[in-house]
Amino acid sequence: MEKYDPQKIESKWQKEWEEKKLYKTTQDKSKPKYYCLDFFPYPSGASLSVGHCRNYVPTDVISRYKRMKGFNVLHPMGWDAFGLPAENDAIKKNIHPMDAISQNVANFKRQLRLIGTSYDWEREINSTDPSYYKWTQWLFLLLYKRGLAYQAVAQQWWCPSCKTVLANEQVEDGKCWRCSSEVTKKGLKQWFFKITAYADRLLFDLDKIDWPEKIKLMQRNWIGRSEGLIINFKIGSEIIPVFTTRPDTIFGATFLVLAPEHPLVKKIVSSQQKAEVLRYTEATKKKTEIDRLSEEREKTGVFTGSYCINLLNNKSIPIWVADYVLLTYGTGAIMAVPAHDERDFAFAKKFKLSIKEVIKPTKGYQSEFPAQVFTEKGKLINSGTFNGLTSEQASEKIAQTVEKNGWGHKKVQYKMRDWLISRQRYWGAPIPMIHCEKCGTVPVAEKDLPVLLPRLTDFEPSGSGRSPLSRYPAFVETACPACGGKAQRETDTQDGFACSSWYFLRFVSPHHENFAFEKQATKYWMPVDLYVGGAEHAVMHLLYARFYTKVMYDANLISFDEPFTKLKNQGMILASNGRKMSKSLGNVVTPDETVEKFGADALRMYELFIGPFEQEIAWNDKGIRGTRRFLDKYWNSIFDTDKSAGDSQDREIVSLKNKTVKKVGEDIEKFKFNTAVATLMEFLNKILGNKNNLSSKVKNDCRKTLTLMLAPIVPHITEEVWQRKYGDKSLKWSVLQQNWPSYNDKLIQNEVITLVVQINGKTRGTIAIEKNTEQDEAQKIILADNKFRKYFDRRKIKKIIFVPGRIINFLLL
RNA sequence: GGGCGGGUGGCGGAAUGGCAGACGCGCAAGACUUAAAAUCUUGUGAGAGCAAUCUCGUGAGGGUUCGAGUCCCUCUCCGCCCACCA
Repeated sequence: MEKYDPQKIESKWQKEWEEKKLYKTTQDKSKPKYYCLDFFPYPSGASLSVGHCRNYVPTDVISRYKRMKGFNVLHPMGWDAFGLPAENDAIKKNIHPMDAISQNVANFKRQLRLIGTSYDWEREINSTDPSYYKWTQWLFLLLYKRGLAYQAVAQQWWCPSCKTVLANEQVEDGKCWRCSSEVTKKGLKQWFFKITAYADRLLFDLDKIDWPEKIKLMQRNWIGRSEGLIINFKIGSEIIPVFTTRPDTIFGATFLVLAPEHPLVKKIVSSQQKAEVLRYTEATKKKTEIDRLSEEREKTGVFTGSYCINLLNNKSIPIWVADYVLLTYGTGAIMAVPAHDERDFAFAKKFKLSIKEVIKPTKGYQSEFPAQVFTEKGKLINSGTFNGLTSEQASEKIAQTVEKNGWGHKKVQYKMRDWLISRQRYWGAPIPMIHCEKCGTVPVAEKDLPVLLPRLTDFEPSGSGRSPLSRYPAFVETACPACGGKAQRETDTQDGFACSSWYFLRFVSPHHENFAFEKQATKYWMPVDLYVGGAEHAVMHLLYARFYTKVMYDANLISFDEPFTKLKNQGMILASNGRKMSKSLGNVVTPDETVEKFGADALRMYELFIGPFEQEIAWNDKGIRGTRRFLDKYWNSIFDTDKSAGDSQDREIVSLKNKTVKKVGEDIEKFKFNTAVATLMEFLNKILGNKNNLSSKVKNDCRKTLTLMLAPIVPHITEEVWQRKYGDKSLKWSVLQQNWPSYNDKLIQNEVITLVVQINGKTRGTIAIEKNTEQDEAQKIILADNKFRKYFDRRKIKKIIFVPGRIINFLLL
């Protein structure tokens, strides 16, 4: 008998599938559609690891499974090739990003083929193709025309190593998300997208999508919606508006705090305090974010020497400056209520400011004022006419009073800021805007898109705050689209996330020329039914893509406003020592070496079997032997010549077969791939264990069904088996074109079942009885059984708990 | 500090409130072999016993239940996310 030789059959079938275009996808209206998408990768490393395969193998299994279930499946792949990662990689290699990318793409693609993925490569896209970024630019103009793109000068996160500004989402712990350098702030004129205008919809629509709760929560926290009140405090003829979510505590406001960067600081500071305040604000400016964080929230601040009036009680309170108040949230100023806010409490204690209690705990709490801060809601005291009201009632009443008197207004506040989209880097889609001395900032005419990114040899960022493109007059100098006069192009490029915010739409009609996508095709394919990738994009890509989708929906370009119906995050694969796989540590395991040793099918199966899909897990070099052994056993079981045959185990195995079909299908749908594989292993073990006690009809049926169930998981070996053993000459030549096996619920139930016997709650054994045995009958059998008789000697039965088909529990006196 | 997960053999992990440890790795013994690898068979939570069996056992302690890895409370340890957002 021929041995299982993956090296021989795998490449053969990969070629065959490609030649016969098995995975070419068209709009087939006779079938339900299923759009199964991976996060498209950055081709910024030289090679994929087995960690990447944890994403691509399961989606491939789902795609194949859904095809066998009769769905028309769209399963495409493309490259997110603009942006910092690709450019940094190219600079490191000292080659042009375009060349680095085409090398990497070629290798990734080879690796994806090597592991037997079923992508429709005719739909491959690359975000750096002018035919692609033309539409990235078109969408920029769409946002601009809808009032959602604007330029503003502001203090922005600046990465001194990447030499560009960064979005808020791209700063982690005060460090650049790409290179981990400490970020600083820099004042520059930048382009923003007004994502805040969509904050509420981005928040509330989370309720209607099937995403991991963890990711939804992260988005909710990121958006950070809170309802509150803007209240003005008076200082001479000036007013200082503050934002609060606790209007009920306003009578407890014993001082006011401004952020050090607040524009009013200079105006209101008293002459005695001027020097000290200036020293403090200058010191704050020099601090990096890391410095601020490392101080462990020890409060710092200075008195301005000025006072303002709380309009609700006409009391005068001092104004301080402190860096625990952020300029960028609310109004950059707060009313401090030390009795009922932790931070204000700490500040008041440190600087010996007065603390006034205005909220009493309702029953259940003991007030520990003034030793401790009470931040919960309660009943008002020391609050004039509002005394006795609950926090909720008072908040509403006070808000009404404030609005009536024109002292302020209700306000919904978000933590999320607008999306900073400009990058002072070369490798991105140029922002399609033109600056004209006469006409101001003018969009590029749609007919002139794309604004091509020139191929430069010197594209290193200068650090001047201007993009390398600004050094190329041939790019910069142009004519104004409005007046025809001399004008300059915008030289900033778009954040790479702009490209990935709409790519899922390009796949439905990747070669369409007249528009970003064919509307008809989006109606058939969108939204994406299943989207799979790492959890690290929770608040970046996944938020931006939702935002773009809603903008396009509002512009009547598409008919859905959430792009990804169901989202799943795969767990990361770590090196065998539990550390991250990385090139610098030299512990990256590639699919290439693994396929060479064990075959692609064994790799695929192990990727699923290694552990729960969403869980981070360490690669085990030896574990994969198990799946390879399984495939050897499976192969041998198919081509083994039968020796003898009975039929004594037929009924049991048929039941098991039906059970297995049910369980494997359900597990795949629930992303429980590890137990799906375990179930298949168990099934084969059982067939092999009973092979001499099975009729050849049942044996053959089991093997054929097993082959079909294995087909999505290990497509090469099952294809070979199918062709050799079960294939006919029909049009459906491939095992992957067969129907997923069905099961019969009635056959799953065995006639004889195992009943667990417990005495006083302790398991003492099992008995095999007929399925529908009643309690009385079961009791009789057990009492007559030698095994159990001894437990009943000289003891009375007090009570019996009987769960049919499961358990019988005798409670004895 | 806040939020969300999670602690089960030597290891990865299974387990609608109903035989804890499926499946796999590893390990041990045996078969095959001159030998090794591969393969096959058997065993493999701890303790006691020749054995049938018995006792203990899912981070710690308590509770609910005929019955708890699973539900409730208290504690503890680990991981991730957010982190002065008024």
